[in-house]
Amino acid sequence: MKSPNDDFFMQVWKLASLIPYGRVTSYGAIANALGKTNASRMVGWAMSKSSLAPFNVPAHRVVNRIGVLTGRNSFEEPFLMEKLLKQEGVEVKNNKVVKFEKLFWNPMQELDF
DNA sequence: ATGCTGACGTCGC
DNA sequence: CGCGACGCCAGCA
Repeated sequence: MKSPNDDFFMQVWKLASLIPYGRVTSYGAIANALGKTNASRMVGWAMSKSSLAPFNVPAHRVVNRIGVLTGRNSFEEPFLMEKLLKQEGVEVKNNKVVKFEKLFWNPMQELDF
């Protein structure tokens, strides 16, 4: 039987919630951290359900590998994602995170890889 | 029960 | 170099 705490979503949510302030990560990175290198789609999909998470999930800090706010369309307000990022000091240009490389946060780091 | 879709990523042509 | 197709897992029609 599948425990809610053992769900694939939960793992994504937990990892996503570990993203520090003013920092961003990619779906692929999370998927990789979970052992599903090519399952990046599942990560984003889990993000869509992040609202169902028992805790706050900064889904706005999760972007694709290029740093583009692909999921902004799924937000209640498309501009909310960009807004929140800018609010955290993250430069967003044309729906893309500026210097995404520098702001990129590696989940593996928290996993003590 | 089967098939399509989905907040992506990588490889191939 | 640019575009296309496949793979991943799970939910939903």
